[in-house]
Amino acid sequence: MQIKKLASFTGVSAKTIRYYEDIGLLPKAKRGDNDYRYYDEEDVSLLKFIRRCKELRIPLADIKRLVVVQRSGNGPCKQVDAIIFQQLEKIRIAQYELHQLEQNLKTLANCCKNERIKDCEILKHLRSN
Amino acid sequence: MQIKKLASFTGVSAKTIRYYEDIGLLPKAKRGDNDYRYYDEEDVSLLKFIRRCKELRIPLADIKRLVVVQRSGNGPCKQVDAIIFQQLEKIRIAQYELHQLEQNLKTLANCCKNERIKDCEILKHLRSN
DNA sequence: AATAAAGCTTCCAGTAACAGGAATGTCAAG
DNA sequence: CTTGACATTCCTGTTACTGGAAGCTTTATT
Repeated sequence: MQIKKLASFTGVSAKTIRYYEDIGLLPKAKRGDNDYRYYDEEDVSLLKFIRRCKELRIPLADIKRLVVVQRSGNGPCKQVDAIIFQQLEKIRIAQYELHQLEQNLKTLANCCKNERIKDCEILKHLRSN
Repeated sequence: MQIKKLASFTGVSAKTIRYYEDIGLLPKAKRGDNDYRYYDEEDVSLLKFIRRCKELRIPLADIKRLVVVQRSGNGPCKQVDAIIFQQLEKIRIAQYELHQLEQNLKTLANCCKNERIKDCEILKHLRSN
């Protein structure tokens, strides 16, 4: 199949597919006589795998490691484990940060009493200290 | 004062200060005979204001709008309000997303039973469907 | 006074993960 | 035979910077 079909099967744009090849996340695609890229079922599952990792916000660099590890068949899966746990940690840290942020923004949002700019309580708060 | 002092007073690096000037978030700095940038107290408070907005993760483009609005003294503060509320909305959306993500990652993390790569339950999950 | 160190300047490249668009080539259909 | 829908490569832009090179000033030390 051509690139656009792979794109529609996997939900990853043709542009992005080429990009993934460029950075070595996908292997070099086979080319036809016209220099077009051609793909098969295996490419479909690899790209789906990548897409699922992406949905978990795993950085491309880590996805790359997952792809490599997966090809190398027989070691222990410590690395896979570690990547997932690190990702979970990142998410939790981000959650904590966002929670703090939300509190601060709520306080700010509540202090607006529809004044003029020069008396705006929000701006005062942001300038204070 | 010179740029490094402004940096240390505000917690914003000299590099970043120059960058802010480049993109027009800070006004063009006054220059001495040696072409060095010189700053005063007003610059300190402006930059502190910016830093505080940044801590709220307000994008620079929006901070720029806040800075401009602030100079223009007497209108209603609707715009300020809107930016804060939009920011709050963004944060809440991000929180929701992260919550979903956390659930998915937890499920994945729990299914690892320390197997070899080829039997790794995590990878199986990621490949499934 | 000479030199070294610190601080300043501009400019270029790289980061993450693409998206948009130009210029060009190929293929099937009407 | 030309139109349209694909494909290709290459360049730029996005966000908010950071790092580093090459080259001035200024300050401190010897």
